[in-house]
Amino acid sequence: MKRVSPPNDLPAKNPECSPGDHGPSAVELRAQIDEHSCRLAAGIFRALGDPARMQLLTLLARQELCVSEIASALQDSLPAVSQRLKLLRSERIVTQRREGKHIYYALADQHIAELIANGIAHASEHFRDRRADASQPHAAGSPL
Amino acid sequence: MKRVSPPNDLPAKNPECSPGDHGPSAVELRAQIDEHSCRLAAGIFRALGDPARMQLLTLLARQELCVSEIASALQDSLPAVSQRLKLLRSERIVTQRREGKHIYYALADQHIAELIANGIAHASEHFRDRRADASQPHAAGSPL
DNA sequence: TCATCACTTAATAAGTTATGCAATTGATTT
DNA sequence: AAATCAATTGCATAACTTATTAAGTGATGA
Repeated sequence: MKRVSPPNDLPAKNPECSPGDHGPSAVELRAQIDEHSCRLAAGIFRALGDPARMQLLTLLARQELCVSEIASALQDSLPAVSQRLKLLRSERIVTQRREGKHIYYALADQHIAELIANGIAHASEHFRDRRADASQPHAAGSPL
Repeated sequence: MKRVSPPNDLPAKNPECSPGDHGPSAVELRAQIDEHSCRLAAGIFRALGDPARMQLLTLLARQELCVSEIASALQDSLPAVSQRLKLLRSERIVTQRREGKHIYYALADQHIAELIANGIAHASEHFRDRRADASQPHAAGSPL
């Protein structure tokens, strides 16, 4: 990217409302954000932010499974599933456990399980009035 | 070589891995995933999966703010902030409210607020002990 | 009306991420 | 040791995201 810096750079140029004329000041607000936590949390959320990975995780939410079982259940290739698991592992969302030829994966902890459950729950809640996207071979049963 | 400790009440089965000859069958597993919910949930998570957007959201988690206040607090340009808000709006994560010249944004609902809080909490938790974690046995009392 | 403020949208360039196939590693069986 | 099975890795190409500047809305007030 080219980022041509003007002679004297103006970091937060202030074209807007004068400070303090309404609401809390930028300084007050800045004190409230923890950049590091945000970055870590965003990493986790980004890893959860893909339909294929979410499907994989809803499987693991119920039981530990090996890679082939997952690939078979999702009707996808072994390398594709393996890549997803690698990404999830890098964010500490799933854990690995070898047993002979098989490598079993499970959700890393209860916290993650709840995060996923809440995401699904929220999505299901908004399911009724979401965007018209009607072509859905829909499995009956629980929202998950 | 049998499964030493089945994490759930999985039926102990033949460890060989021909399609569907151990563990739950692909058909059984497929019945457990709701593709539509996964897609919606993934959309929300993806929107949360960016550090800049998470910072923005942690601000909104505390108070309703107008675009300029956010831009000023994050020391970022108005267009950049506006684009992020547009994306978050498209996933129904934030809501808009005009008041004169200003447009105020807030988190869409309590559910979202909890999702964000949990993500940050989880991130902070792992921040404390960030060593290569060993096998923490996954109790898997299915919350889903 | 015209000017200005607060914000949004457009355009496009730069970077990032996903996908599919082939090759590879690691563990077990023969 | 060789063969086989389970899973991972590497790499090239395609698809998607994000940043940045400039132009465009809509509300307010002179």
